[in-house]
Amino acid sequence: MRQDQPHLILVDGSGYIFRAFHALPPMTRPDGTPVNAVFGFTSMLGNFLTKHAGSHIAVVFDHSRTTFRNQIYPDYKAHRPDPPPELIPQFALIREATAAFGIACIELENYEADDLIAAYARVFAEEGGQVTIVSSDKDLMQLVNPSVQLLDPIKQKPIREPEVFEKFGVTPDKVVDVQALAGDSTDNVPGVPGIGLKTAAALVLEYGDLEGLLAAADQIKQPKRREALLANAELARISRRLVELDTHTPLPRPIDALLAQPPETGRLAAFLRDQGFRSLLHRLGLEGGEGMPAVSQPRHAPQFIAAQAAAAEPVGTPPEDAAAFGPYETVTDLDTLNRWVEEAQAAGTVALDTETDSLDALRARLVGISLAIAPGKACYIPVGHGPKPGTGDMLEAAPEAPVQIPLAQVLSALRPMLEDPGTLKILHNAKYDLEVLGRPQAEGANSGIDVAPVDDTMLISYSMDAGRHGHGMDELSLRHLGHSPVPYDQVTGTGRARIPFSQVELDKATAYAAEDADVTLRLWQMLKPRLRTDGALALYEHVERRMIGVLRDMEVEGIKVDGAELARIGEDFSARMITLEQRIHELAGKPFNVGSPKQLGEILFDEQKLPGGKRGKAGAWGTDASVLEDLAARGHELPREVMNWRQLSKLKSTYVEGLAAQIDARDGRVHTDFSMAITSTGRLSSTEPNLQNIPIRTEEGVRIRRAFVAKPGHVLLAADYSQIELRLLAHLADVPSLREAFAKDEDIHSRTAADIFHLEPGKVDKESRRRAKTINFGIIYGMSAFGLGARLGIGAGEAKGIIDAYFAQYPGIRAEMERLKEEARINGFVLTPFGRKLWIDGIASKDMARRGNAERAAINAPFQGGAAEIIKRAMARMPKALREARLNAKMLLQVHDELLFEVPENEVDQTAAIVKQVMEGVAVLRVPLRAEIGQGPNWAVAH
DNA sequence: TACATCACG
DNA sequence: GACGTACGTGATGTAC
Repeated sequence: MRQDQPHLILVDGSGYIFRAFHALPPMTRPDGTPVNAVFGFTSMLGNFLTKHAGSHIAVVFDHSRTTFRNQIYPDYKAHRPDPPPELIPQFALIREATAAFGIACIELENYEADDLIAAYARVFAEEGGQVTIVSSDKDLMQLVNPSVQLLDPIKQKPIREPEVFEKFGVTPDKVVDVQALAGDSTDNVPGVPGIGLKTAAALVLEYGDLEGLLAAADQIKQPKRREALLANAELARISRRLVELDTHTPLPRPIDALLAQPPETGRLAAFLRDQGFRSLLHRLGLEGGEGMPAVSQPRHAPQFIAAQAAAAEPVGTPPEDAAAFGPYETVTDLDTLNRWVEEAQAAGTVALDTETDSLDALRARLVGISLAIAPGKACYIPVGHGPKPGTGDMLEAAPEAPVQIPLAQVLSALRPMLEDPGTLKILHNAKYDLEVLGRPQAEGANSGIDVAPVDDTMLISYSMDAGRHGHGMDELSLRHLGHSPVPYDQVTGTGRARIPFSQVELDKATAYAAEDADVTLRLWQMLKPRLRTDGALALYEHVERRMIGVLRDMEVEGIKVDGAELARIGEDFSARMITLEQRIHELAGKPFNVGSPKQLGEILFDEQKLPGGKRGKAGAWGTDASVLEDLAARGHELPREVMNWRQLSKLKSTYVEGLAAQIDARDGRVHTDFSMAITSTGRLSSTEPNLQNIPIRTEEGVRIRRAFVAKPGHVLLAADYSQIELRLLAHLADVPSLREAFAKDEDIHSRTAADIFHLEPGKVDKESRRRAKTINFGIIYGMSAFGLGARLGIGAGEAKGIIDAYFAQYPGIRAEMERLKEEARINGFVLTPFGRKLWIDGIASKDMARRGNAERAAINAPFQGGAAEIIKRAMARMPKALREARLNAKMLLQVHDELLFEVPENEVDQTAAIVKQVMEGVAVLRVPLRAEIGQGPNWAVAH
């Protein structure tokens, strides 16, 4: 936002009123007039004005219920109830309040406030000004552009292109097309039945806009969707007219009438006194009838000083001299390829991206490679594009594949550059590309390419901005470059119509693929220097970057799973489920779908009238394990049997069947995909399959874990960090008693129990230890007395007593909890003990529930994140340590505080010693780190 | 697609 | 005085 431009602030008055009215309890003036909305409105507006100023400002209101849209579609907003009677007399007072602030009130018969906002925003922006619309109404998001932003009055968060994209999946200029398709039940906009937000966004991306889509509707592959679009084309067009704001609405007042004026303090003070708003008089500094700060300095130096906006990084402002994103070159002859390789090596840095026919890196075949060596200067080298799919017409000549350099020649030409230590390869999510390129891809290029050295823009972003936003390329591009890359779905289509990338025409493939390399290079140029200034360079260099190769090797290695054993377990579970189901139906008095929480809830609470039913937000009865457990404890048999059934059902579908489907037929092993940049705390996550949540807690679950086995001649070795998060608690909060217990390798929960219940050490009973354990864990989750009571099955009062005793014994812990909340509030992030920034979303929210969540996340983040970092450091060091000891163990899995290895039988003891040494020596805290090691033929035994 | 549920640390 | 109530993930089935 330029500082010397005129700046118009448009406040959505109706939104303010609505919120004020519903947020506040009824209030009346002495004469009986209801004024809660007036108070809320005045308070919010006054508050806003102390923080923001523009050269121009207006509050815009709806005039009446019916507008021109009702002539288009009589049912528009027909569901809206009339305003409540107590609100009606407050409208006039609110306009009076606005005027007393020296602010123009704008409204116009037959138009909605949104249309007036649209028209003023357009005119003002066309004259070169900046516009801020104070509203969070999604219907206004279509107005966002480089000159116009929304400001969410609750979250105090600017809404610009990236936020709109997040909400609608398209850029602001396409929002109306998406809304027209998806409809809007709150405004009674019909849309096209069966099409929701996601589908609408995908269609608009693919066909450009609504008309483009409707013109091509008869070619849509999905029959249901095609029929819906064809049958409802006119309804969609009407919907579009309903949601599109009229930027040419007549302006009831000229722009000059919106010039910011100093408030008429006398009039404002008189108004506030008349309403009896003494607290506002005080807050706005008007008690003596003067001293109200000017809301602005008209005509010059308008400033936009939202604290949040100032703290946020710049979004979507491309430098004016930025190179264009394309056109790019398609490389189909060897001479041209060699020229690109030479230039890349001369430049010393090159961004790189691979295109494949699968997201599964272990199966993916290379389809093409793109390179970028300067912004705007990028190329695409197709290597695996096939012929365009034929129409199936027998008379048609067999289609031919486009001309391409043979794969083996491409790899030979690229290999020296990709393996050149003097040329830095920049990738986005390098682990995937390295996994693909590391496999032999062609005859004559019979070994994989070991790409190095590597920078990864996804990890650079994650190292600085974990928890702040996602780290996908499209999102980062929009956020940092102000550019939306061509969406993948637009190139290949979606769903049934999707074609493999190898069948995409070369010009389209080039536009997409080369752009990705170009974007990666530009992101690197923008983000890499920030690593140093943000203090995240060491974290990136020494932890995240080194994890790329480590995790790639683990994924490629996989872990052996005994499919036959899984099948046997499945048989057993199935048989038991059938018996259970019969018994459950008998107890229910009729057959029903046991897997349906809805049907179960109705039987338990509507039919059998069991006590303790609670309805969820959708109005359905809650039937989760804690509810069923309560009922079972009262002696009811049905809920107990349902719990048993559910356990088997979960294990069977997720682990027996789901896991079996993931076994790679080529090696009998499962290969997970570790995500490096998903979690807000620095942990990894694991998908397809998730190998970080394999059962262990029940005997049935242990059977599943037994199916994870070592290959012949090997054993599995598991190494667990013992109590790592509690050690971090003792370290961070510097708790003498806990430090001593860890130093002496005592049982930490017994020590806590002895401390807070004043028991003799060594005479701690089981129940006291259980309570101490619950509170120890509860503490690092930011738990309340209510929560502790619920978990311990005691009242909140008794729980509070325990918490008080805990903090009395460990005052450092309470101080640390407070410090973390404070740190998050001031900075927006907390730091792990190793200096990683973890951004806490919602910490400044005025919504107490939301803020409460954020505060608990802030308390937990350093412990979870610190532990994640410790194990990552150990993992980064492990391969070298094993290599130097001439050991052949392979690291297979990481489960947050555990590492799993496959070890030759005759190397077990040596390997255990090295693993323990690396894990325990990776960080020096005020307490020792301890790793516990187990081994066996399967994971259940090793753990 | 949204929600409820439940597997793990 | 009410609010909502333990952190972080991913996969599955039902119901819309």
